[in-house]
Amino acid sequence: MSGTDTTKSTGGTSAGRTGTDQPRRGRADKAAAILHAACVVFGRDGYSRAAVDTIATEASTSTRTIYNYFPGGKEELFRSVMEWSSARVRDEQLARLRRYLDPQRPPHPRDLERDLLALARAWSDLMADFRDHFLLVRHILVEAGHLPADTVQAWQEAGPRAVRREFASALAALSDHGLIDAHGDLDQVATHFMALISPNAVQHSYWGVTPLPAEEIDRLIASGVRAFLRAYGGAAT
Amino acid sequence: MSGTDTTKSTGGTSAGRTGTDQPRRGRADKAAAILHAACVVFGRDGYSRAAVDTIATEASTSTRTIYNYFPGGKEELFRSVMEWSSARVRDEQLARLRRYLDPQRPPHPRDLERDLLALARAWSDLMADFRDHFLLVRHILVEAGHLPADTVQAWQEAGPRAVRREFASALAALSDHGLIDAHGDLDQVATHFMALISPNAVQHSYWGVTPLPAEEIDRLIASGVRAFLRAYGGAAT
DNA sequence: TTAAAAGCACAACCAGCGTTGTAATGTCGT
DNA sequence: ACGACATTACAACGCTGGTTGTGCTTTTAA
Repeated sequence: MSGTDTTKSTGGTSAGRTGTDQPRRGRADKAAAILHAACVVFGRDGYSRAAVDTIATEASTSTRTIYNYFPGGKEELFRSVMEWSSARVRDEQLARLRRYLDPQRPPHPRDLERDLLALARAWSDLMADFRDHFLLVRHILVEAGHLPADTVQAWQEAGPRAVRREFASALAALSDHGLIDAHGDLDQVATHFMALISPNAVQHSYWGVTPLPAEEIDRLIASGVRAFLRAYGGAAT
Repeated sequence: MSGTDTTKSTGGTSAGRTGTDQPRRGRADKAAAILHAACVVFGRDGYSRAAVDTIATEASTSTRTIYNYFPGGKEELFRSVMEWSSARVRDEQLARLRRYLDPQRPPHPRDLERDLLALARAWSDLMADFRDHFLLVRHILVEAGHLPADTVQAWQEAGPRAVRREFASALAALSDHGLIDAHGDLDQVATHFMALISPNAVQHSYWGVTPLPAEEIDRLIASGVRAFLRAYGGAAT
């Protein structure tokens, strides 16, 4: 899984534009390699267990270089990884949301289940595609009590909250067209949708530590979407 | 002299007063005090951060005594706490399940929502009554990858799995009487019920680290139960 | 009262790890 | 080739913390 993009000598001098603001060559590449390695190791071992040396080895670099890039040490590295990984995943999550549930073009009533199922599958696939990230999120939640409050606040505002907010507004569009019946506030609907489709990897397999077979995941997702539609399907369905 | 902090017996741990029939003095009491303290500290700090000295202070005992009771050290202590706390909570959870959803006496259709709501509230209250335990469970899930596989297996078989199994069989009784429509297998129904009523403390407040106001919790639970009944309410309702 | 057991404070040992300094080595632009 | 800087290996420091041994004190049972 890892080590694919950790080739430090990344080809030619692609990022070698000197003189502006980047002091050296592939500085960004190196930083990304460190962040990716930190994501893997923090996600696997947790904050306390993870050793900076292990991260350095995983990133195919040296401990000293990590401290050169992140003078704040382990703590700043963890915060940087939170920010970096969450932004990446959030963007991809929002992209998949817009692909399958565009508020500008609500689906036909007949296609609602198909689209919701596609969205649920896309989000589920996301958890596999960014497995390292979600393994890390586990530890963010657990370490929340040991992190600065504003850091955690900022993370969840820029990460999961942003997704849920946009999802709720997409649901609002569905509600306006009678495709779903919110039965109250839309935040609830969004939460319940996620609750019904997410137990796949969460409840059943320790946050994805032991992956489930694809067909089993598919069965659980389909079951969740059907239950969601029975609970919130609108008059037009 | 550091004897100023001898304000032990902070809780009801007045252990060694009554030497009745116990072979040694309050051996069980002492063990329970250690286990309870370990539950608190492990739940707050996690396995790696938690220091044995901290647990000893929390238990108003000495580090050495902990090693006398648990020769396996920190690791065995954690495993013992898992077992001890989970058994306690599971029993209480099953008791509340039977109180509000007795398979022998299914409720009237009119009372189904009331009973499910009562059960959901009872389980939610349980998470407050045994807050330390659920704080610990967080860390069990996160540490699963660093614990012996059979230990984790045994824990979830004797703990959450047992509850879900009995809950599913209670739902089977409801299904037999037409009170709910399983739309497939009953394990799904049980999972979805729990998913719809548990986001209270889980999604919204970091696994209960920052408790929500009671009325908010009540609102979320009621919303979850109503959604559940729309999804799984049987013909008789 | 007395002896044994339990509990305790204290100290020591050792391992792991975060962090920093330093000198050697590699790499790139000129 | 040369110089500047990035990168590295290496070592050292200090701190935290798990674990154990050891007498001293307290409690319990006879």
